[in-house]
Amino acid sequence: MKMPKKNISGRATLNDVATIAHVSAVTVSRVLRRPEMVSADLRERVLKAVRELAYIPNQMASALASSRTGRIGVIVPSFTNGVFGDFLRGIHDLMVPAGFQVVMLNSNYMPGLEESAIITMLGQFPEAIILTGTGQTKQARRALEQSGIPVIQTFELTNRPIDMNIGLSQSDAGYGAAEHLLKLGHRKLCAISAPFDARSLKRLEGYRQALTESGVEPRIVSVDEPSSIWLGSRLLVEMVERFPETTAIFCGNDNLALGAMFECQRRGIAVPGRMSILGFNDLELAGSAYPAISSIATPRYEMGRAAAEIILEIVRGSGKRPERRQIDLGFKLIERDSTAAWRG
Amino acid sequence: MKMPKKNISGRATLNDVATIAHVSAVTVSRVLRRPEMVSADLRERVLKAVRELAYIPNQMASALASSRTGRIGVIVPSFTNGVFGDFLRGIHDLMVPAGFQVVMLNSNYMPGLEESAIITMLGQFPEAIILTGTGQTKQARRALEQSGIPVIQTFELTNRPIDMNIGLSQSDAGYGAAEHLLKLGHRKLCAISAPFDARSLKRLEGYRQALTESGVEPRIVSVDEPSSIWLGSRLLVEMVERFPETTAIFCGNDNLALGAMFECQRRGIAVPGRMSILGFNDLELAGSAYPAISSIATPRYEMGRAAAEIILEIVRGSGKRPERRQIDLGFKLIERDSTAAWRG
DNA sequence: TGTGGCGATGACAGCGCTGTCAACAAATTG
DNA sequence: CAATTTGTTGACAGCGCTGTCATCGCCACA
Repeated sequence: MKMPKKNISGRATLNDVATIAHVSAVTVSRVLRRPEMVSADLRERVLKAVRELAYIPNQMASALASSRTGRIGVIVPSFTNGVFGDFLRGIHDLMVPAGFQVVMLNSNYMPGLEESAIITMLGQFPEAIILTGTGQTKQARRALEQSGIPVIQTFELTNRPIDMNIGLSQSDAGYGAAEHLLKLGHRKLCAISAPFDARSLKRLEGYRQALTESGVEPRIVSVDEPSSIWLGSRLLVEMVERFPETTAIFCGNDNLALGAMFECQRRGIAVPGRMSILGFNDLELAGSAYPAISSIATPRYEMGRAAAEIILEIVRGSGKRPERRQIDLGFKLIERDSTAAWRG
Repeated sequence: MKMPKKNISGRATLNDVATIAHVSAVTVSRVLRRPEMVSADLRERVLKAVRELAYIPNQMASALASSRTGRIGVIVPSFTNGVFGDFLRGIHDLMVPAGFQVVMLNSNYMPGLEESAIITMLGQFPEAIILTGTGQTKQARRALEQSGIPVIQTFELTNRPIDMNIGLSQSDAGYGAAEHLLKLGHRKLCAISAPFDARSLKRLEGYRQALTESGVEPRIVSVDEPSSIWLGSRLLVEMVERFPETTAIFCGNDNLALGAMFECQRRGIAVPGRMSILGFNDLELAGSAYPAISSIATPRYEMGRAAAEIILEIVRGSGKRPERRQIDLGFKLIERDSTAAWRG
């Protein structure tokens, strides 16, 4: 077996393959990217050489030369949170089969880190960027706008999108949550929340508005730290102390709801008999819990998918943005066993 | 304000900055990468131009020229599973401050997809690769070995690492789990498992061995599909039908354990009074549940961190691998309320 | 047999950046 | 004051690939 010359990094290059196959570099490139342009004869010879050298194309060189990277950037606030897992899956399900590479960065729920993540991302020349939320810094907005690539903000709706926007009205969802509990006859309500996540605040706004309209006092117990199951338990403890008469809780998310429910069980507070609990997001754990937790379902997978669809359309088409710059995917109240009518 | 010429993609290049600042391109490059080499005067002029143009360096061109990408590749089987969230955090915590970029790909628990993820990754010329598990395909192994970059397999131990290996003995952990339940006096044991994840099988092996050594029948109920809380409930139902005399369950992971526990509560089976439940991984939900679930804690964050440390050492040093190619980080049994002595 | 058309292949330049070395001025030394 | 060192800056080539155009043979048709 012939020993081809290797480049510095020790890996075979297009030229190495070309030498071995006795063709020009361009031909190798074509075999790999538009095989139909090359005769079957040469194609085979080239592919044999490719296998022989275990050649892997250098994406960076390719991107530099063609100014197409095949990359889509996604920035989420957390990898651990199941909410974003579904979202990412929606994106992957469309983009990966379409030959795109999804590059993810984590902002850790901090606008500052999000900004640097966006800059980093832009340096990789993605063909589009998908963002979580609408709270980007001025700097970040400017960089994004200048880049000219499609930008999709997701998870919430805004009047002033950077480019395109897919999501749901977080405050409407909060409003809907409160409404549900009011309809069940509850008058002593409390929300528990970890407004570390900006969207939590918007949900609280809706909640507050609904209660105020009904003449019910909108009580809230919250701590500004990352949400967790355990935090749900802690907040429930605090709530019981401060507002012992509460009969129904709206939780900022399902983790808090589960934690609150566990704490109720620990303290012998019957759910839903003595206390109704409503979650948010409708993660798997809400529906599987005992008692099953009512929740507001958010279209996470669908948001990811819709974003991917739009991007594919733009990238494949002439780069034209679609007519509708904003899509409201709504939410859905899922009634389960943890919320029940108040028989006071 | 002067209007600099822009390149095709519409973004400013190093040359545009150089033109505006009336210096050469090399100087701009130096200002950005080794500012101390440039006089304060020029440095300021250049930085002004950089800001003015909102210049973002093209990483691909930089990587191509310097053959250093500053990228670390990580391939995990799932983004949704909390297990890998902790792991990724461990990696990020070290690599990001060190100026590296962590690129993640998802294999969806499928060796075939993992292989293509590895190939894709290699095309991006990462400076090191971190893999989950040790079950890579032959092709993938070969490509990895040829690449010459540091490769770290994690989460389990293997006799034949591709390069380096950090993890714990999954079968020892399974053994330890069984041992714990035996010590508590249980003799009617059952494992429930979703061996979709290869490591689950190794845990079962250890479990089986421990029981066989003690002359206890190693019963197992399993379905080969992705694990979830709900699956835990389903498997518990199946177990109760097939092995109603069971008094203690070893669950392949904490999600299954939680689902099994919910199902017990649904059916009025007292935990731990009538049924002991032991989880695996010690995710947050295990400790926060009611009753709190005993579990085998795995050093996920530490594995990520250790992998990052080793890579940093190699990349910064001369590229030399450390003496010890394999690190066993062990596991720890966390006793909580869901497992109790059997008073039969 | 001559001419046009077509598909297949190659030569060449250049994407945006960095490594290397040369050039030069200022500072230091004997 | 000449010789040398030190510190800054620039010119140039090239990383590995692809877009573009030129070239070459071959066939069909007249």
